[in-house]
Amino acid sequence: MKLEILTRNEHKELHNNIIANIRDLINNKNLEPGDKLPSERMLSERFGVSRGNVRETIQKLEFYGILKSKPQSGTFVADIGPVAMNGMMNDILGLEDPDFKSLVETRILLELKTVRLAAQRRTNDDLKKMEAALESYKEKVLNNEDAVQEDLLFHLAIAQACRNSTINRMMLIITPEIINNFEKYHVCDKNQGPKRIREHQDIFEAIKEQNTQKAKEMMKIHFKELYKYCYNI
Amino acid sequence: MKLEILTRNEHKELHNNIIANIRDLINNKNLEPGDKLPSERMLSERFGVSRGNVRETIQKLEFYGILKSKPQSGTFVADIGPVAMNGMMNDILGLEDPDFKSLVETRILLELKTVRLAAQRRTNDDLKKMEAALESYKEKVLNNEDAVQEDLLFHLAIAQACRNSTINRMMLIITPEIINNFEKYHVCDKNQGPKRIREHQDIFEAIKEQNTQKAKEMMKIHFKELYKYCYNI
DNA sequence: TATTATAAATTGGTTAACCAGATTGGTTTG
DNA sequence: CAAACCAATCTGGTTAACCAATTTATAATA
Repeated sequence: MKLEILTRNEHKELHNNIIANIRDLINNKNLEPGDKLPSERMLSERFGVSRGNVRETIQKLEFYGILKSKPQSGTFVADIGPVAMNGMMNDILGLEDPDFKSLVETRILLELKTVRLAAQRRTNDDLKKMEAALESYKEKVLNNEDAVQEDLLFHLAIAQACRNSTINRMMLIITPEIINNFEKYHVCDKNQGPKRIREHQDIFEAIKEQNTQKAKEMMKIHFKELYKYCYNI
Repeated sequence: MKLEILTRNEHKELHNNIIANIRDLINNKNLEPGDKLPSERMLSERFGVSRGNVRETIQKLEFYGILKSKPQSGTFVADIGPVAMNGMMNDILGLEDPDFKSLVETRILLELKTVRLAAQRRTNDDLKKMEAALESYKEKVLNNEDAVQEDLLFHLAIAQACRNSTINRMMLIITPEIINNFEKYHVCDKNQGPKRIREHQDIFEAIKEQNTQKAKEMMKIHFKELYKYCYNI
């Protein structure tokens, strides 16, 4: 067999191709939830790809909760039913790469919630962590250094304090992409340093006081320019 | 070397162990954004694990945007800076498995947004897809069959219509887990069929009319019992 | 016949050898 | 001295052979 090195995009295409193949296979064979898929070897042969690629793709579908593989036993269709599975696989195949606008829109949505939940649920330990993150942010800004990372870490500390592991996970997923785009589009203007510190401080105080309304308002103010940047340009 | 088969949990432990090792390595060697990590072979030898495990872990960290690997070149620290990287890695290591409550709380948050955005942005094509999903849901319910999947697919159709790929992706991530827990806890009572159809219909109409306020209100009504279930029990 | 014991085949997981593109250091050449 | 060239080396990606747990088929036994 000819060996070929693929670029990142070709790699994604290959994955999508295998996903579509698995979807069709499940449909044609009328596999129900809990049924076993053909073995990885069979699949790789049938699809004309390497077993490693099949394994990677299965891992991806496991991440989305569509398949489950058991060691020394087989790979199984998850308990979500053929209809949902079909729909989800099609959605996954149609997923576009996230654009900056959708990232910011999502971040604002998530954080207006995390800040309220954090105000309700934060423990003293959470407060300490947030305060530490806030301090290192202030230090960087006052030294006139770039503080994008410390900025985001403060927000992640809030996400942790909201005591919702799912929202927390989603914040983690979008944070690196946010950072990359921030630096790409130069969203953060350094001149606003003291103002940003004030805003962070206000958010922290509101969470400390467990004032959910104020926490949300302060976060809104903090996001004001980001929001403008997202929708005006 | 002794060969050992690991359970799912031991596997996760192994991954977390490797993540922690990579984190420490980056810290000790003071690697900056864009710097190259030691090769996979080196890492596997240094950490005392197989190269395959190292590759899996790197893939995971790539998913979170912390590392980037280039074919025939190496694996590189992403452009998010050491501080953010450290914080994110620690967060990833501390991530708990999502509990039902956090899933429902997140779903409500996301969907109250998707429904408003869908009302604003839906195309005619989106409407057709939503209507199709709605029809197959009605058919199932009227035949007194289980319609959890069709239910969720209608909601995913709304998510698609909201034209925000990031929110859409997050809906996809939580949907299978929601379905599993629904069936696990028997949240859906079949008796409520006609009522649920009415609610879905109302949501669809509001989106069709591009009435964002009504769309949100209808979704809130639809989630009323789910909300109660999430917070009372 | 039903049940248990046993061996063969199948499975996902693991490992190590191999591939071709990328990098690097030294050499030649203008 | 600088730039172009080339071969040795290093890299992530790929492949195929191997491992042990599991499942299935078969045989022995009550």
